[in-house]
Amino acid sequence: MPSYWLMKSEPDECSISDVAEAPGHKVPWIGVRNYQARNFMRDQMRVGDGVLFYHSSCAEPGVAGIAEVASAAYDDASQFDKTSPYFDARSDPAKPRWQHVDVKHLATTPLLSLKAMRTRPEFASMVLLKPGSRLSITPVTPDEWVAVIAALVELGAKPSIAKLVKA
DNA sequence: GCCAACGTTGGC
DNA sequence: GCCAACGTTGGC
Repeated sequence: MPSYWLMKSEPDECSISDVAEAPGHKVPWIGVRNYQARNFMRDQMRVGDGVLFYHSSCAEPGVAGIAEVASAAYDDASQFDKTSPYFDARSDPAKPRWQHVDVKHLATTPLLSLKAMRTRPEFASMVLLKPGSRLSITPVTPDEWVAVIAALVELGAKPSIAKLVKA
């Protein structure tokens, strides 16, 4: 039984289209430097888990597509790359601090904006909408997943997106 | 670019 | 192990 997640990405860095166009429609989710988010990837994510792909820090933040977890967690090479913005001098190569999963594109959808989500009671429980919440990876309940898929279909996404992640 | 919320760091 | 200072996130 898969779990569901919401993962934030700045579209300037990596948009849903970037994932769609990447080799194998897959990207390594590098750069997470928050322990709670890392722990979700390392301890709880399973291949095939559903991912709401969320665009953050942009003109229109919101859910922009559907993806799935495509690998187990493995070491994030960027933590040891001095030229990377994600370099972490405190991470010991013998015991890497940061891991990440791969994320695979399943569908690009019309944007379900943060603004729209705030107006709908079915989304009120989402961690994303909690005041002060800024975690880049948050768990999504099956009910929330179904509600988001329904809202995306209402906006014009193909109804088949409902079947992309096996329940 | 502002700022509130929150996580991390490091001195004690 | 407390907690003040600092850095980051991310919507607005």
